[in-house]
Amino acid sequence: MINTKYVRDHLDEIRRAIKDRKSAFPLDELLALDEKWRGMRTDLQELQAKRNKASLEISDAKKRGEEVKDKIAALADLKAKLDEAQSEISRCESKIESIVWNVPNTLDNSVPIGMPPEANKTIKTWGNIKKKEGPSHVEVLSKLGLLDEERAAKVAGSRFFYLRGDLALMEHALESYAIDKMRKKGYILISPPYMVKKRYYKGVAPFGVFEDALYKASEASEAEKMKDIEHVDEELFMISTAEHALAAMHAEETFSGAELPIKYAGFSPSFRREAGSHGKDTKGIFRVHQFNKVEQFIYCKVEDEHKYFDELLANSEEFMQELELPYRLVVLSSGDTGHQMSKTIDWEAWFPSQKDYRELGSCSTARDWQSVRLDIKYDDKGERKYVYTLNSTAISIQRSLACIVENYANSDGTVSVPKVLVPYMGKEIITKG
RNA sequence: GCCGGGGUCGCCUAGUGGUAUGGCGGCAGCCUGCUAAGCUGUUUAGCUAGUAAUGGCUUCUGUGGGUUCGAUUCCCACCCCCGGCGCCA
Repeated sequence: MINTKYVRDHLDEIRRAIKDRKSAFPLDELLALDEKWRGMRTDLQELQAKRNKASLEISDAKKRGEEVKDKIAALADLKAKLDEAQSEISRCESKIESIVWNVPNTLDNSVPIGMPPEANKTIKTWGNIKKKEGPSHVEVLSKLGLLDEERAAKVAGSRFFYLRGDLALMEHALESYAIDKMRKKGYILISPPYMVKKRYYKGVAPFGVFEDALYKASEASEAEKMKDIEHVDEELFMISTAEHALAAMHAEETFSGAELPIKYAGFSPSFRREAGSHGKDTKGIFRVHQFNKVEQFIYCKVEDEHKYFDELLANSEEFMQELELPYRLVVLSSGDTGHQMSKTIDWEAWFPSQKDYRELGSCSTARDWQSVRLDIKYDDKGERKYVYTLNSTAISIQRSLACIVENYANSDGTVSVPKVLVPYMGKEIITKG
């Protein structure tokens, strides 16, 4: 069970976050249950102490060769009370469990209070928009014969794709470019499992995500019928971002202070059901069920949160600038910040076909939300503290491809290759596949 | 997938129904003139009293159940590791 102490320790901040997020989270119910639980626990411990003492007396008497039948019989009442106390406490615990995992994260002071889209705040705009408008990446790529949505729909369904020829090549070029750059910055490259057990997934994202975003990769239906909680917790879910596998990686570990920060660059596909986004971005590779992504992830000490948030964001911006994609940074408002995050900055790049900026990635700090649930600590001069976890997209491959294609499309139907990708592709222009 | 063996503190290890051994490492303290050693304590998580130093209690032998006054030990399910067989990019 999660330690509810962390809720009491951050009570004012959590209460404020609930209000600012306009969340319906039942904090007072949780606190009442927690108080009840602690009282019950004290009672239980008294009973256990009595039982332990009596058991020892029986043990001693037996060693002396005395008759112990009467002593054992006298314990029947205590045993019944103990069983009752135990089942009452587990009923209370499962109620707490169902609530406490979903406590919203505290909010960073710099998060604008309000609801989206009005309250989201643009804090920076970079680059000159060369193409104010133009054809969509779907039009450009279809004419070049590099994107096959129809056959993908036949084989896998809507929101899947086959990339061909030069486009598939550019996909790999982007990946190699992003991986090389992250490694040069000292981030350790990680290829994670693409499936994660439910009990760890619960620690990286709130339950809502399971219905809206995740594909279940195992059945476990028998266990579910039997309400075998432990077994259900072994169910596998496809990762919707490498972040989740990277966060769970060090679950139940304690770092020495000297080991932090740990900086990872994770590379993996991401699988998303995109439930609730029917009708949005249905064409092309902007919003798909499966895409590749290079993700940055940092475990750090509490006091280093802002330092590494800035570092992650700077890295992400560097990618946008080297690819010469005009973009802007948007701080998500309190009402738009993910449940498990304390602060999120999105970057949105210019899409000529939409005459607007669209999200390409985001940088977030989860503070200790994930580490409390995954039990990841560090030793701070003898004191155990929960680590802070931060994550930021390096490059979201397919979405970036869409953006590059639109911004780099030439009037003759071909697409120029961004300068930084030329060495990886061995060509400056992509043509019919 | 099947058949064996296993999982005990950060690491190694004993115990096979009756308060969980011992060592190494780490941390704290003490002692000591010789590059280090010795001695003592501590080394899971939580509830509770106190402003605090500190105390009381519970909990911890892969995880969850069961039997029992009492489970590391017996029973059931699951997870993971090692070996063998099978299957396989």
